[in-house]
Amino acid sequence: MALDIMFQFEGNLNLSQRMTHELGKAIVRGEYKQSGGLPTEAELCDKFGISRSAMREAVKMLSAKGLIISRPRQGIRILPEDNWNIFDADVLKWILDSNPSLLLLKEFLQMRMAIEPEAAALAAQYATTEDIENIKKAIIRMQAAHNGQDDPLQSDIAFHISILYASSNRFFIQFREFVQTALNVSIRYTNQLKGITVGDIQDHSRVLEAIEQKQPEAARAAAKHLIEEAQELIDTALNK
Amino acid sequence: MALDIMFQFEGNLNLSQRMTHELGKAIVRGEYKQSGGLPTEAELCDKFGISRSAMREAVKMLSAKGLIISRPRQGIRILPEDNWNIFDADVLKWILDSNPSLLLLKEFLQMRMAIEPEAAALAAQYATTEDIENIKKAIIRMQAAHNGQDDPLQSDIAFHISILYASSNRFFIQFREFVQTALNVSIRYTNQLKGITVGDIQDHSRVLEAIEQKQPEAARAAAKHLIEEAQELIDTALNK
DNA sequence: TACCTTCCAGATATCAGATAAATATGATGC
DNA sequence: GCATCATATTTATCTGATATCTGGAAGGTA
Repeated sequence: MALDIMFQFEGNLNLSQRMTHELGKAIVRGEYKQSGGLPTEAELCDKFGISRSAMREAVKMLSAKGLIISRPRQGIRILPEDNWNIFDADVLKWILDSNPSLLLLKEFLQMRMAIEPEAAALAAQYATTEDIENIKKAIIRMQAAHNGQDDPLQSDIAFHISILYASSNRFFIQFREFVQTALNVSIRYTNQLKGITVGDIQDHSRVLEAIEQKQPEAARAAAKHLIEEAQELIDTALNK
Repeated sequence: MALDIMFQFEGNLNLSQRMTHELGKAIVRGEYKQSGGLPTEAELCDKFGISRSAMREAVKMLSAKGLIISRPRQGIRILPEDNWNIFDADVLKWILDSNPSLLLLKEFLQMRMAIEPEAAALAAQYATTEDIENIKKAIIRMQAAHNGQDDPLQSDIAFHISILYASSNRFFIQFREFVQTALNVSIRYTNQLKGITVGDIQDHSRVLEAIEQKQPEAARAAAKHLIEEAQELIDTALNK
């Protein structure tokens, strides 16, 4: 059956989860925007050849993420984009897959510019010794990556996430997937997987030092500097 | 039946949605943390006297929000708090209801301090005339509230949200519910519904002026100033 | 002993079909 | 014109059967 082919790369997820991704991606892609909204529950079941329970569970998951609403007599309606939980990792992924653009990347960087310097400043006030230990480990990974013994991107991500954890604020910590996604996207655009230079390690270490010495302003400035470099890369790409 | 009483204040939601809130609140409250995790699907159905379909849909919605995971042979397990989508409006509400604390309020303000000044700076660069019109309307509402002709809290919220919209960045705009919740919580703690003073209106107007004149740095500073005032209120409350 | 495979029990996942409840729309009556 | 009502359509809920997954026990082998 068609489903087997359609879902063959979706991994270990169960049927309703695969259906959630399938529908979620289609909605974000705008597939049902013009065609007068989504089909009814029953029509969707027919179309994908699955039972109503599985379909309903998928629909419920998408409503939980703010994408749709389902009501008797009205059917399943797509909610305005404002309503989508774009900090949900799934929704974010679907948006990126459907509409990858430099504009979106710019928005990512604007958000990182708000979050990360402030997180670094908080880390300088509240980081525990364990938090600092984790930041150090990330720096060491970056050095290893510089020597070809670790993955450049993953070590970079580990560093930025360790700062979020060190902020000791659960809201900042929640941004770890966002930052991870943002960094992965950046790579996709600056599309050669650039290695980590000695300069990069120095710049990142400055954040660590400021946190260790409990200097919020210096930490903020150092973290800001890291993102400014990425922003410049994008701005030149946008003007190209 | 017990359900009728339990859910009597839950409004127009359907059964699976009410169940979602009920379970979500209980999980966040930590009710199932010690008692060896959640009961099985079947036991939950018995306990609440509802059918498996309704229960399963609730479980799916909670997994979509990152609170639980449900797998054959393992049952329904609560995921670590790190995994919860705390920017989801429901989850945020449950957390606030279950564990209202000054610490949480402080975390709210730290996050607002990251978001709002940066949003104001972006607004100074990108706001449309319509965006600015909306900010003006909010200021006018605050003046009306000062004269007793509008709600002080609602007009204040409207102002802060209008700044987020003016940033023209979908990620910042997504914070509107977060900021709304944060402001509502603040009121709960500073517990007299303080009226809006002439000084407040001046301080808020400075943000508007900086945005109109396209001065990002001034906008950032003015927005920062607004939150600093709230932070001082909390810090004195914490030391009391 | 240690490891590997097989099998089983217990839980969720999926299906099917019936009935209940909600609501947009058009019909009706004044 | 307006309120009220009837109805058809769609989701919501329940029920029970079957399929599938998976942790751990049982047993075999080197």
